[in-house]
Amino acid sequence: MAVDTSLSERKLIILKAIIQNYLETGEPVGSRTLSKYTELNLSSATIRNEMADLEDLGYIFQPHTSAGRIPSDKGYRLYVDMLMEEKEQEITEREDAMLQKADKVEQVLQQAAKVLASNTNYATMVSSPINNRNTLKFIQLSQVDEEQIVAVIVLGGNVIKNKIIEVGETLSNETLLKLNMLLNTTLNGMPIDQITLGLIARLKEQAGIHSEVVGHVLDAVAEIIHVEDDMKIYTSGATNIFKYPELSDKQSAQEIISAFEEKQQLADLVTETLASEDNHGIQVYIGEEAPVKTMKDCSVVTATYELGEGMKGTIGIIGPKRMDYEHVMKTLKTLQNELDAIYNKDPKE
Amino acid sequence: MAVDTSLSERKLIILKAIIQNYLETGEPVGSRTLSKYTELNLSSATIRNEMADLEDLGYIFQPHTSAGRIPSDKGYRLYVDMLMEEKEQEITEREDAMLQKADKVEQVLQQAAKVLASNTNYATMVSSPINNRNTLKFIQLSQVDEEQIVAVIVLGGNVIKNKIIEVGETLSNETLLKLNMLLNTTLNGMPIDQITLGLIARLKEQAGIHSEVVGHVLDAVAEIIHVEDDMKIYTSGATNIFKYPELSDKQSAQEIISAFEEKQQLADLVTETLASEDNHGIQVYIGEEAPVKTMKDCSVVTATYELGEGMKGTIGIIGPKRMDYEHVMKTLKTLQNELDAIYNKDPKE
DNA sequence: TGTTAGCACTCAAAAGAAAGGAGTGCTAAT
DNA sequence: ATTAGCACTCCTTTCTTTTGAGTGCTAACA
Repeated sequence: MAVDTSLSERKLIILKAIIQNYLETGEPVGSRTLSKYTELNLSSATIRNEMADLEDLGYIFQPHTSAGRIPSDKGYRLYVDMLMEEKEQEITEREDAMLQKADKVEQVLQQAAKVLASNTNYATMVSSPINNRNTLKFIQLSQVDEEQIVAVIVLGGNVIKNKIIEVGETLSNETLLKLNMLLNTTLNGMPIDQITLGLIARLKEQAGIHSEVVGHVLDAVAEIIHVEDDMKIYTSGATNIFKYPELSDKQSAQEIISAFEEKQQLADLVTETLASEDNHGIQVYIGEEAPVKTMKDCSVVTATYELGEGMKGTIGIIGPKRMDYEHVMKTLKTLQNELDAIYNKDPKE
Repeated sequence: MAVDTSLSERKLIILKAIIQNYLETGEPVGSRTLSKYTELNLSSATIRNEMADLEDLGYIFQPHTSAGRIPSDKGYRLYVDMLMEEKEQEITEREDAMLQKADKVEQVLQQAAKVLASNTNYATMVSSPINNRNTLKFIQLSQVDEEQIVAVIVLGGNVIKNKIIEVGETLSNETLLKLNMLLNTTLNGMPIDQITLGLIARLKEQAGIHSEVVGHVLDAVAEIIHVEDDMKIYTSGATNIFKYPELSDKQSAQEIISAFEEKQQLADLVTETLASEDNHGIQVYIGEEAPVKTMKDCSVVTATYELGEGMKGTIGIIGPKRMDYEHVMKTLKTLQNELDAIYNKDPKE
């Protein structure tokens, strides 16, 4: 920060020009090119001097002697920060809607990933929202056949879960009714994190001889709450990375695409993003900044959306460091808004 | 077929030797190599003559003059057919178990894909079983809140589906009870494909003023039955294709990996496989034979497994034409057996 | 003091040239 | 029918040369 402000106006302009040019072409940019590109009419020699300074300060570097300059991570970081400040006050005017209506959440999310990928030409991911501090809305046990009952659990946000429970005995209808009553009167509307061991013990006690069944049900609830479990991640356009030579040698391509197939690393990324929220929920990780080592040669831009009732998810794009940050951030923001809106207005299902 | 038998014993041996050698090395194989490799002691010159014949017959070809020979699709086909015949009577002895127990079907399938990939070093896929001619086991409607009820539908094989239904009115408990009774007495144990329009009309009539709700429920059932919808495909090891230079130029790699990400093409492949069952349910597509154009430079080997009650799914591997067919078929068969067994013995969930 | 023209120098990438070698097809001898 | 021998092909590898974009530095200039 302190260092940033110490850059002269002219150096800033030159740095910005270098970066923008490099974003477009992907080639190291030299002094002659710049002397035409910038509005300030300077000879290439002058620019060379400034560039040498910028290199000393660590904002740019040469891939080899006698090549033009390329932005370093530090350079990108400064650029992105400037970008963010500029956009701060700018009101994003309503874009055309990107998403079509669809009645299942997962369809919407998968579609979101696709739209994002086709709009940006980068690899994208969308995580399903996780039920943070959710409430239990409704429980229902039903006998399926002699030895099985199914427990249906509806969470706030109308997320439905089920679990088949094996019981040794056949339960009578009235027993079931009683159990349902017991569970619902106690648990309905209860935030999940308030279901304590004490409460469970009390319920079991009240269930009498059927305490075992109640135990199973609560186990099922516990299982469902376990967040990691069902964070689904939808991806699209992983193969877009082939469009960027700096990422598409076998080694890198394999690593990145693996990450997209296995999804575990993406999940980590999402977790990280959700943990450290920031700037309108838009975060930019450049190179090593990303919480996952696989992405060390990429930039990752993420945003958080909210499907009401504290259910948060992440959308993100992964691309080369020389990505079109401006466009990406704009697209991401638009999509974020649309996702935020979709649940509030649309009485889905 | 007629042509195949016209190959002399010696030509067959040579062809086999060529293919096996090529499978190992990936390099075109020349006459000198062969004259050592084969048990029949022939000079390279003799072998050259035979090879020229084999080339005329279309079983092998040269990538360029003055290179060794490579098997053509036709050559591979003959080889695989021979392999199949040999294996016909061979009893596969019990292998070590590959799969660990897991309580959700989808975990098992995902794991199956992984195991397959790590055992073969090819890209793999596993499709979830589709509920062919399934039966409806149980239906339950429950009131969730004022305007929503949830319909839980259990299918044979304990597949559970739910759907939230918006109702304008609040239904009384006894109404719900009556509807549940009505639906279950009529529909329980009924094969899904026997739910006809006539039946639906009759049910609606019996439901009286609540015919609308019944309609919604049956819509939900219809939606669930729609097969394509929920054929999930689990993949693993897509990046294994980078191990085979003939598939890992940008163009091919991008296409193949895209197919693995989008999954639509894999779904087509599965559909095709399930339609035309064969040889112990093991099928080999070489190059152009595959029903999907993307795989024209690959070989695809698939097998069908059955999770009881006619629920069939497909496991398959995709790799270069010069894949180790023998090992792949063996591994596939083992896994197929394990999947077949898992449901029959294991009272899962 | 900041700017610029000029020039020697560097080095990656492209193009060319030469050598090597695996493999073939054909002919003639066994 | 088999094989040794030889001329020929053409891919692959290696080395060299050329090219050209770009730099840093110095000296002149405003």
